[in-house]
Amino acid sequence: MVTMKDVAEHAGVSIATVSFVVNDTKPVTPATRARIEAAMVELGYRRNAVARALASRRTRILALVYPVFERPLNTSSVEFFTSAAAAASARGYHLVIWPVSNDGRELGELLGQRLVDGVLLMEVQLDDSRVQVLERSGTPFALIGRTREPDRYRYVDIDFEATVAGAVDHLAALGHQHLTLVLGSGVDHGDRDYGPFARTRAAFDALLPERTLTGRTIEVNQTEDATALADRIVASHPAATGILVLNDHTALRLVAGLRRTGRKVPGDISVMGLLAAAESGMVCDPPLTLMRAPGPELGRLGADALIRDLEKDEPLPPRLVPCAFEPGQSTAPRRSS
Amino acid sequence: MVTMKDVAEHAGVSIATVSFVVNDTKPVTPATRARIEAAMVELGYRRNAVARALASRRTRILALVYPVFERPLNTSSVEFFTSAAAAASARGYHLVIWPVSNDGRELGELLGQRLVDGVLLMEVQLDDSRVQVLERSGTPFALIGRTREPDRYRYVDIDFEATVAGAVDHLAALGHQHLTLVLGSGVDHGDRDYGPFARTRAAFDALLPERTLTGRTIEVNQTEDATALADRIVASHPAATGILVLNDHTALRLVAGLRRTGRKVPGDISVMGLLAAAESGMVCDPPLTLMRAPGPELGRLGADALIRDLEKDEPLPPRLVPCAFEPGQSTAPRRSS
DNA sequence: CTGAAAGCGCTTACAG
DNA sequence: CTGAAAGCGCTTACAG
Repeated sequence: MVTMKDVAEHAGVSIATVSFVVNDTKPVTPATRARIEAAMVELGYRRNAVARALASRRTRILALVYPVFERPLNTSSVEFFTSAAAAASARGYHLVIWPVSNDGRELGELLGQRLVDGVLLMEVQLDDSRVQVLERSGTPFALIGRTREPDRYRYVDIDFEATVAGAVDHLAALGHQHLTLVLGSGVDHGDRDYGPFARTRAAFDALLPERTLTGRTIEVNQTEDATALADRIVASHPAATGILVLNDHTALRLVAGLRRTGRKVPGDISVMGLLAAAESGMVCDPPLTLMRAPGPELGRLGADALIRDLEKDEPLPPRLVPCAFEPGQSTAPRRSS
Repeated sequence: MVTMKDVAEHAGVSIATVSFVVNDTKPVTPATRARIEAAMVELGYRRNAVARALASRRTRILALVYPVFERPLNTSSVEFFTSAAAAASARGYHLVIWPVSNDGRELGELLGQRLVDGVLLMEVQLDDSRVQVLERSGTPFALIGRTREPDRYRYVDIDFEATVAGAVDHLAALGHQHLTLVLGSGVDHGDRDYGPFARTRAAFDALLPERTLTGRTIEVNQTEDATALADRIVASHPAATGILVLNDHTALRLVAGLRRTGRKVPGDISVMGLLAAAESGMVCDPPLTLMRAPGPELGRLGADALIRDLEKDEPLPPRLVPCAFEPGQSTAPRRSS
């Protein structure tokens, strides 16, 4: 392995000077700089990031902490990651997905090793033990989502009020007065405390009276087959002609199940996806009308928020990003009966 | 930050001895061990992984290199990752997803920093520039997939011959004699060199004459809408009553498109997914019959192969894992016409 | 502008 | 079984 020492000897300078040109951290005369650069090229020098990290006390590694063992990474999260990684890379950081389970212990161990400079925490619960662990560790972090007390931390999140309003108003404009909100849990044990569920439900419950609509919420899980799922959802609120569905997988299964049980979408019932990926809409028949999750924008904002913290820049105010309306063919005017 | 030095002083021993008990690397009398452990607990000592990495020349970080900027991470890859990460974790390694673009340059830069001890390379092309980069770098690696010359490297891959045979024989047993293979490209520029495409196509072309069946292959991309997609695929081989589809997204879109264009699945045409996620089958209407990608098993085997290399263990022979048949309702006997 | 030197927090021969 | 010391490859005051 070629080290700075080798380069320094080859160029006839001290390793400090080599460091100054590698990092562009102090002025160096053009002549010495040229000698050093030539030596680096000739020897094929690559700066050792581990040594750099130890000396500078910064690894420049950021961890996207996602509970992959408990909850599968979905399309929107992958979009989020890609966008956040690009933003981090542009500012000289590595952003990697670090698989950590949800209970906080494993995260504590990771942070104790001081291998990562900062954390982007995903799939935040209202009361999330991982947040306490992060706080105690002193590692800078930003939340993608919010806890019960949002303003204690840096975060970016989806604007659930605006998203629910967008969906509800779309259906209301089509004449639907009775709505069902379906929360499709990706985990077995239920998700009452999961931020997106709690906030979507709250926004839904607050908005319906304002719009003089009726609504019910039902939580389902991933194990049921499409037919049973559709029957159960319809039975939970038989008057509903409009259904909002929180996760993509559940939305697609519901549409399939409605058809198989003889209900026409959108003829009998209109269905919309919430926080969905455009990609999911395209595989649905009919193409799903949806509120598209703002993965790319959240990714950029999340990475920015974290990096500003790391670099002691002025924090930006927390941002809430609404989902965008994406037209499909799964919603239509209520049938006059 | 509490260091080994602090622990050593607190326990009245040298830092070497602390290191011996932390790593369990040399015998230490129970009495001193107890003193040291007590000191660690009392001071809240956590071993600094960066310093450890520099001194031992091993970071214990393994990178799952996936070209996230070019190709979206799909469900099977996520399953692969989760399983590989668990296997790595059990052996004391961190396995993280490192976003690196496909062209090799970025990978070279990453490896030069010596931040990762080993690489699991995904989405391998037949001629993959990233493999040359890995080889030159001296970083241990294993391929998930194979290049044109498989046996020069450690790899694990899907058994495409067995997988194609499983699908073809299922359809042949139902009486289908004319088959179409659809390769659904996730990227714009086509994927001729992408391992799974090339090997599936080759297996398909080799098998059909043996079974005295006819077949055609068609490559499509992700931009077309479902109806146009279905029309084009049917037109490419009008006699076909059985269709095999390589990627999940394309399979779902095709089934939707067939229905919308008036063809019944499986009444008129049987459709099967190849290398698919069980999850995708469940959101399809009718539920998709498929050959399930062995993400979890490949993940375990891939992590093992890499770690054996890192630890200078005897290499295991390369493994090919077949997809498992997963019954659905998208295939049925050929209609006698 | 450049260099000598301390130090980042560990591991690992080596000696006893 | 334990310790003193060198060394991993850098960064960063400090001095000149």
